[in-house]
Amino acid sequence: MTGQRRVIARVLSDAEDHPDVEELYRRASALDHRISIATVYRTVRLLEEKGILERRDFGGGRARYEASEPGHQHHYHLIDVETGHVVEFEDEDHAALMETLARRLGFDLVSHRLELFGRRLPVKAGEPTGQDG
Amino acid sequence: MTGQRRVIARVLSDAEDHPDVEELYRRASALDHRISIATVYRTVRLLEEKGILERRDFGGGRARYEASEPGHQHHYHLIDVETGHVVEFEDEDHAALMETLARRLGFDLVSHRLELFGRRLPVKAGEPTGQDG
DNA sequence: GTAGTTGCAAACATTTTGCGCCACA
DNA sequence: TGTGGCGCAAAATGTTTGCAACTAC
Repeated sequence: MTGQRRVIARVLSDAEDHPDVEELYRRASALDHRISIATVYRTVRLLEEKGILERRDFGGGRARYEASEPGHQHHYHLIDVETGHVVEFEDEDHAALMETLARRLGFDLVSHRLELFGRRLPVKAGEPTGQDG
Repeated sequence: MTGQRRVIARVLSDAEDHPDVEELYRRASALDHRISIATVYRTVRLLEEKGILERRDFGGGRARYEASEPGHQHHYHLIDVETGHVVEFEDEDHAALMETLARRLGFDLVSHRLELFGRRLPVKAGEPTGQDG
């Protein structure tokens, strides 16, 4: 484990959002300017292969990353079509539903993805929002 | 409307699968070899903007296309992780469920996408499969 | 005749890779 | 001191675009 990887791993574990590679590169560079974008690409690939990191595709042509959750915990994403902000949400039953669905089609479910695209509704004062970028 | 567009539109409306641009180019070229890949790209973009065609992203880095369905008809996709084949399926209740979910999060649902990735289970003789490429 | 479309090749954006050098164990 | 990781720049991949020639109407 080299200095660069340590920095990138740090940036990733600190991230509470879903940065793309360029953003990771920006954040890592701020901590250690000797890091190259090739190393960021290599590191995220490595971490993805090890299951530490998950690659997401929310459209826009670039991959975005977030730390894997332990166990089989599942969460989904709602993307605000106006701002690009991402809201995470859970749905305990959904994964089981999808497994049933796949089986009915003659498949063993390996993974699935569900993304909602929406427009924010007016919020009553005091309600939580929980958005990120 | 030029000859090239006619050919590409023909290929698209004949397609029962989810071809990518290269595959569309291959099929169109077979009908008229004077067609360039740039024209295929330009035509699919045009048709997508007009709502005639829908762009899909099943992973693998290339966009895939299918004809839009009239109305608000919805269908989903299950991708065979071993072959890349795509199975379409419907779920009448799912869209309504997603709308409720979005609303609970404070959003008005604009669109959503659901994709399953699975591995084919052994099939009993005589069962239908309904796959495509 | 002219506005819109095409083919070509170059440009672009993102990601991967070859290579020689350097850092860490 | 050797193995693996690094930076750099070039390559690969998928897509878009500038431009001059051409085509449909």
